[in-house]
Amino acid sequence: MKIDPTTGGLSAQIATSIRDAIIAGDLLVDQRLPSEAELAEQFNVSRPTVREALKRLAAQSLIRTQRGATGGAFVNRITFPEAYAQQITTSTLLLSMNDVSFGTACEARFALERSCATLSAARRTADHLAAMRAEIHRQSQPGLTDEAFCASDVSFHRALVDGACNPVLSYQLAGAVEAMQPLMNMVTFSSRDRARIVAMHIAIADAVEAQDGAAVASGLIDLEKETQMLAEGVFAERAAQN
Amino acid sequence: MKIDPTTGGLSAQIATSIRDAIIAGDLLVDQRLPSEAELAEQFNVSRPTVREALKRLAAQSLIRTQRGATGGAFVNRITFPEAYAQQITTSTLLLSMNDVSFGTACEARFALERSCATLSAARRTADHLAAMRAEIHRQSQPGLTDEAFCASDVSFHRALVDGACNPVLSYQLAGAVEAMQPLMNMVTFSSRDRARIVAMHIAIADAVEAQDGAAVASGLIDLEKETQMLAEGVFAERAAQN
DNA sequence: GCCAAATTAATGTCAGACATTTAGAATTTT
DNA sequence: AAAATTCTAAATGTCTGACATTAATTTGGC
Repeated sequence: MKIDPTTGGLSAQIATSIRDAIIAGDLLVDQRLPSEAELAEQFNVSRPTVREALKRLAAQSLIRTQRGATGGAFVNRITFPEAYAQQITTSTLLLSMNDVSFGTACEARFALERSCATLSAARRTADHLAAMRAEIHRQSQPGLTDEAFCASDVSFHRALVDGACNPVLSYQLAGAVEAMQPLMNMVTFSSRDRARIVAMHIAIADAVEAQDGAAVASGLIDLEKETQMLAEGVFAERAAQN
Repeated sequence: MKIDPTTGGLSAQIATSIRDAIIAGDLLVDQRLPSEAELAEQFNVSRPTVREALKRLAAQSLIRTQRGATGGAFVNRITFPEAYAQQITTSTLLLSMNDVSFGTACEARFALERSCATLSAARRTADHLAAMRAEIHRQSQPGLTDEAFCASDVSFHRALVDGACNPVLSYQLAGAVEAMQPLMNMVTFSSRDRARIVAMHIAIADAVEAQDGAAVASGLIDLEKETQMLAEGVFAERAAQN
C-alpha cells in the first residue's frame, strides 16, 4: 500500500490506497482490515486521519465497520440495492446540476429502456405483468397528485425493466429511469394528457403480455414522442409567461 | 437540518442530513456550508465528528473543501467525468463481488449498447468515425497483449456510444461498458478470434459510416453472439481442466 | 499608489483520553 | 458437569485541546 504524496490530503491518499487494494483484489470480500491504530502506524499518521479515510470508503459502501472485540473495518460486498441507491443519487444530482435539457435526458432514458423491450417481452413473468397492470390501474384513478402519478409511472417502467430478468440490466436502468423523476415532476399533466399516457401504457402492457418485443419497442417510441411533445408545450407556455 | 438518532453513528446521520439538504435544493451549487466549528455547534457534536461527516460527502463528490481564510466546504457541481468515475468503480465492484455470470453481464452490456445504435448512426461526426477506425487499426496489430486488445475494444465501443451525441447516454453506458472489462479480461483471445472480432468491428464501423442504424444494431447482435460463444468455449475448457 | 509583511480565519493534522460495544474467557450457580 | 452470569480485553465512536498549513485580507512602509 503505497501513497502518492502529491494529490489531495493525507486522508484522501490513504482512502485511495485502500480502495485500489480492494479493486485490485488484494483485499477480498469480508476480509478484515488492520485496526485503526495499526493502519495509523503503517501509514505513519494519526488515528483521526485514518478514520477520515475509512469514512470516505464507508460512504461508497466499500467497507463496513463493526464495533466490539472482534470488530474493525471489513471489505464490504456491495449489494445491488446499495449500488442502486448510489447510482440514483449520483444520476439525479448530475442531471439537476448540469442544466441537462429535458429532451436530452428523455431521449437517453427511452433509448435505454427500449434496450430491454425484446428481453422483457420474452421473459416477463406473471408477476411483472401484474405489477404493470396494477400501476396502470393506479394511474387511472382521478384526483391523483402529479407526484403520485409520476411515482406510479416510474414503478410501471421499473416492472417493465425487471421483466428482462437481468439484474445487471435492472441496475443500470434504475439510474436512468429514476433520475428522470425530478425532471418529469416539472411537467404537470392535465387529465386528458394522463389518459393518453395511460392508453400507451396499456398498449405496452398488452405487447408485453403477447410477448411481442417489436410492439413493446414501438410503444415506447410512441410514449417518448408523446412525452417530448407534452414537455415542449409546457416549456413553451412557461417561456411565454416570462 | 434534523437528524434521526436511530440509524448509524452520529457522523453518518450528519452526513445524511446535509446530503438530503443538497438533494432537496436547500443548499445550492457553490454555496458555502457553515464552518466545521459552526456545524459542530449546530449539531451539538465535536469537530472531528463533523469532519468525518464532511469526508463522507467529499467521497461522493457532493462537496469540495478549500483551505484558507475564505475556505470551507462548498456544495460541489458534480461533473460528468466525476460521475463516470464513480459509476465505473461501483459497477466494477458490483460485478466482481456478486458472482454475476459472464452471460448475464454480456447480455446487459450489448442490450444497452444497441440502444444507441440508431442515434449514433444518425449523428456520428467524422471524429467518432475516425476514432473507431483508429481502434480497429490498433486491434489489428499483431503482438498486442490481451489487456491492450480489451482496452482498445472498450475505446471502440466508447466512440460508438459517444457518436449518439447525448452526454446522458454516454454517462449511463460508461458504467456498463467499462465495468465489463475485468470480466472480458478473463477471456483470452487467439489471433483467429481477434480477426473475427475485428471483422465485426469493421462491419459496425461501415454501418455507422453509412448511417444505417439497423445494420449497426445487427452488427452488435452478431458481436454479442460471437463474444458469448467465445466465453462459453473458454469456460468449458477451464471446467474440463478441473 | 503600490508592494510586502502581518493578521486572520479556515481546514488539516496530531495527541491523548474516555465512552461504548461486543466477543470470548473466566467464574459462579444450579 | 452444564448452563448462566460476570468479567475482561479489544476495537470503534467520540470528545477536548492544541498546533500546522493555507490563503485572503488588512496593514504598514516605501
